[in-house]
This record gives sequence, structure tokens and C-alpha cells, in this order.
Amino acid sequence: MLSPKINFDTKQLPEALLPLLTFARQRNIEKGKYLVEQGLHCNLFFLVLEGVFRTYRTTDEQDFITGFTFKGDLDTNPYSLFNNIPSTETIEALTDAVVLIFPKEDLFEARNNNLPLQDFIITLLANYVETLETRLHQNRSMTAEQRYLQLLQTQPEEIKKIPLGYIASYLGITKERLSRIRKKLS
Amino acid sequence: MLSPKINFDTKQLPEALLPLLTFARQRNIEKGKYLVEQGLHCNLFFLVLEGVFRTYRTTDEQDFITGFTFKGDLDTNPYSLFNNIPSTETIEALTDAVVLIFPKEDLFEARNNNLPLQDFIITLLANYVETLETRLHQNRSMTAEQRYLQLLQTQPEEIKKIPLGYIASYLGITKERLSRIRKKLS
DNA sequence: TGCCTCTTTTGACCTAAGTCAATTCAGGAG
DNA sequence: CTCCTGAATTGACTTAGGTCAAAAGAGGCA
Repeated sequence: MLSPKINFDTKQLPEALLPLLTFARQRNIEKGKYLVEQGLHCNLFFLVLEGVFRTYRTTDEQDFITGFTFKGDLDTNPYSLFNNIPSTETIEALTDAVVLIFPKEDLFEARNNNLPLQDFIITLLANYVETLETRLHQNRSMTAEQRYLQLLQTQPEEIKKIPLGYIASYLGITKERLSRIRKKLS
Repeated sequence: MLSPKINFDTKQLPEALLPLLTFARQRNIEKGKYLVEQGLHCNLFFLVLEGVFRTYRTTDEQDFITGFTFKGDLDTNPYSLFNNIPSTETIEALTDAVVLIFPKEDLFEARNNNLPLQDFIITLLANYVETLETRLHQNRSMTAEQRYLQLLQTQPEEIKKIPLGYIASYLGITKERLSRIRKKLS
């Protein structure tokens, strides 16, 4: 996810995004379908109205999950979107989902004469940088168990919907290890 | 570092930064001095003209190095700068250094009527997000030795100037381990 | 030249987490 | 209900990397 928990009630989108709303299309996404694909150009960003997504990178046949996206989160691959190059990761629906899609052309169009929108994007990215740096830091300073407990604490509801193997991949550990951690904690 | 290797020859700054140049102040920084401090508001970004910096986070008396900044790199704490909140990390000169400082007020002033500058910042941040995601990914998919080799390959010159203990911290390992990795490789 | 301090190296031992392989469990399709 | 398939658990064993403590280098400077 790029942004965690935007406070949206359909009409309660962030001010800066309102001008984009006329261009946005609501779409149903089937479980297992991709919104962004590693190797292909990412030409949208989206807001999750319903469902769960995972973002992952594939190397040597192996998937590494870098994040999850839940209801109320904005997501995209900023590197691909803003540099106009192929995406370095895949974003896949883990459940049937409903999203609000903002096509790239419209975003870029709107961006040209809309300073609040630019500011909004900058803040979003700056906050995401912080999220990533914190994760990097916690990966070194905390044990797998501590990281799992922390995840439970920050995302108690959402985490229940995600298979153990995916959570393990996100935490950077094996499924066996997470299984044992859960056993120990119960 | 926020940006790696800007192609600067004093006058070869990125187009978008030129309007900021009149506000920029060149300053000498003594070894050991801070440009940004964890817990304090970050009110600048800077370009390294000479010297080396390290960025680190402190928890429980322990420092964790999140990155180095070399000649030609831009750096700041974007989270603090753009949200106007205390910095989550410290940026310290590892050697005597010379930097070009862009004060926050001037940046924010210039940002208001300068779309190319906004675009430039967005690209910078999007690229840094990618750098961080790649690091996070490599921390799980590669061994300490592979990560060290890769660092050697991408920063062969710069790395020579940095004490072993700092490199180890950056790689997320102990100094003893890095010492052994070096021994094995020689 | 010699002393002090900081950095790096080396050795012995420990532990968190991975690997592999065999079960067990759970949910959907007939 | 029963079968099948993918997910989760469990056990036995291995390993990358950490910890602690001591020794060896390597400047800087009086």
C-alpha cells in the first residue's frame, strides 16, 4: 500500500483527489487478477473500496511479498508510474475486490495545473519512504516474533483474512517459522 | 541519500533546481557534525559537494545505519521536511565536508509556483521508494556476503572511505561478521 | 619513540531461523 | 459423505549469523 487508511466514506476523499474523481472508474476485480504486473508499465493508481491485495516481487521463481493493501488504502507502483518504465512488482487481488481506478493520463493531466494535488502526492510518497525505512529498521532490530506481534497489533482485523504463507513472506520468514511462532503464542 | 549521483559540475544541476540556486548557501561541515537530528525538525535539504555522510536511527542506545551520502547526492529527511514533524533519523558528517544547503522556507516558497520543481521532487521520492523496496527485498533474498559483494560493486570507491563497523551496520550485520566475510573473500 | 585510543581480527560457543520430509487439516467439487 | 488439493503443522536436523572476550593493528600526538 502506498497510503494507509484514507478516511473515505465515498464522499470523504482527500480534498486534493476530488478533481480526479470525475475520471475515476469503479471496477470489480476477481480474486487472482492483477492490477499491476512486474515487467509491464503501471498506468494507474487505485483506491481499494473492498477486498485485499498483495504486492510482490519475483526473483528466481520465488515470490517475496512487500506489502498488503486493504480497504481505504491507495496503491500503485510509483517508480513505474512516474518514470514511465516497467513495474518492478506485481499487485494481485487476494480476494474478489472493488476498486476506484485513476488512470495515469488523467492523473498526469490533472497534475499540470493543480498544486494541491502535487503536494498531496509528495506527502504520500514522503510518508511511504518513512514506512519503508521503518520496516527496514525493524527487520534488523526486532526478532521475527516481535515483528509478527507488532503486525497483529497494527492490523488486527485485516491480518485474519490473509493466509499464513503470505504473512510469513511479508515478515521475511518461512511459513514453518510463523506456524511455530503462532503455536508458541497461543 | 535521497538521490544517487546527480550529474553536477556546479553549473550542471538539474534544471528544476536552478531557481533554488539563488537561495542556496555553501557551507563547510566539520567531521562529526549533524545536518539533521533525530527528534528535531528537519528544515533543509542539501547537496554534497565534498565528503561523506551517514544516516542512522537510534533505538535502545543502538545505532542502525540506513544509508550513506556521497559527493553528488541530494539528501534530507523527507518525512520530517514535508510533514513538518520531528525527524526520525540523524544525518552526520563522517568526514569534513562541503555542502550546498537549500533551506526549507525557500524550497516551500519556490514550490508554490514551480511545477517542474514539484515533478522533480516527486520523481526523486518515487525513485527513493524503489531503492528502499529493493533493499528490503535484497535483505531477504541474499546472504550477507552477497549483499556486501553487491555493495562493493555499486560503490567501489566510496566504500573505501567508510570504517568497517559502519558498513556492517548498513548491511544489517555485526562487525565481526563483516570482518570474516572480508577475510574469506581475500 | 612510545603511549593511548579506536578499529579490526580471531577464537570458542550459542541461537534464531532455515531446510526437508512427513503428517494432518480444511474447504470445495462431485 | 468422500475424495482431492492446497494450507498448516510438526519433527529432526543444519546453518548463517550473533555474542562475548581477548588479542592484534593502526593512527595521532606528545
